[in-house]
Amino acid sequence: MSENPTPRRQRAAPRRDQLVASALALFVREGFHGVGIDRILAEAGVAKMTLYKHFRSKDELIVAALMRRDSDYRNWLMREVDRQTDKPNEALVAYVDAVRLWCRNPDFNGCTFINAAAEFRTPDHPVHRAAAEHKQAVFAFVENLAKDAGLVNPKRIAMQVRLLVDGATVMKQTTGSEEGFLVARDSVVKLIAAARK
Amino acid sequence: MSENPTPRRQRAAPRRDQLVASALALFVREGFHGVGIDRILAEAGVAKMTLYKHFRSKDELIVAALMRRDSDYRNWLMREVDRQTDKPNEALVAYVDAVRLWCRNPDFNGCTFINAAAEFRTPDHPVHRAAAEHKQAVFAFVENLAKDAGLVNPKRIAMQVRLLVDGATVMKQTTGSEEGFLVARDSVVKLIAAARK
DNA sequence: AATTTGATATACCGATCTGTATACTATAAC
DNA sequence: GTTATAGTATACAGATCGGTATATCAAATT
Repeated sequence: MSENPTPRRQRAAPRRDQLVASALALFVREGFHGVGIDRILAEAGVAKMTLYKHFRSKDELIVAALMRRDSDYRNWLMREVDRQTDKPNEALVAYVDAVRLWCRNPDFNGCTFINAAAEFRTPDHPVHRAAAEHKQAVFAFVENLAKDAGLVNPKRIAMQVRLLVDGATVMKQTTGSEEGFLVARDSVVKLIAAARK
Repeated sequence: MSENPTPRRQRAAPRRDQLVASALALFVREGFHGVGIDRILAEAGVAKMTLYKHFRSKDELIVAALMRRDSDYRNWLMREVDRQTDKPNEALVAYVDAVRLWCRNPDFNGCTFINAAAEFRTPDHPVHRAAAEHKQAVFAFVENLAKDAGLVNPKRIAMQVRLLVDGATVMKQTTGSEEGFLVARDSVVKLIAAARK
């Protein structure tokens, strides 16, 4: 009769989720130093003490927000690449197109993790580390795409693609132009053609 | 007998220069929001009122610091590329090596302009605009290198090189690895080989 | 010598920042 | 019904923020 078969340990924490979601949205739009906790609390409709019951500091909330962003982004990316093509040798190009699509989002403000590393520059700062881990995870994803395509030296191809895409992302943010993605895309096409086994 | 032939208008303003220099050094190390004007004043040994006689706001000081950074960086870059090679078809590779060298500086904390655009995200903000103008100027420099090398479609080559280098810079800042620059360098070598007339 | 100029020191303003303390409330478990 | 639990509201602490006001001072101009 019990509606929940797993007896203890609810693990819902809806307030925490609300806090992370509101914080993330604000951080993405206006930066980490640019948003105070009071704004976050107002947006989330949560009391201040609740925040400090779930997180020991604002930095901890930032890290949690970045972890959610990482998860959201990589999940979206995988689905989008899958959606675009099921041919392994087209997946890398689909990846570039997917990122371009992502950056077309109206409230795009540059790669959130590049921004995080820019605002928290010390390499051992938890926020900086979270950004580094995200970059590493995305690289691993792209490397797998290159492996699945059966290309020679997939790690090298993956890095080239990552450099081009991060460069295009930076260009889009600073100058507003999408041209970098088009150039990156063509470069990747040629890269793949040259790396066919 | 007059030691200065141009009579009026001395234009020295040493305090202003000191302020800009100290501000820039601190901004590079700890970010724009991360450094308050009091720290800058203490570092420069200048009174607060002097700052506000030369600049209307902190943002104006930031823009001035970025303009100096732009000038310092581009001058250094031109000299370094010249120093490395006098053969036009090697200059683009020398450019990549030069940026790698620049990023080896012990107090490197990512591209100052990418960081500026990350902290001031609104495209019409003066600081963001200064960052965009710097990127544009660097692109023009690289494009000229490509033209001097007599490559086909120099604009396109220049953009590919710029994407790779910005990507490598981001990688170096986030993960600390210099590998991006090595991959970028090799990619540029192959790019040039394929674009020989 | 008188005056303008550029810079100084110091105090202060209101706002905002992260984080804490305290007391109250609703819900759910035992 | 009693008691934890989770959250709320409010106030406040201590610091720092960007920026201003005022009064003084030294040097250079006239």
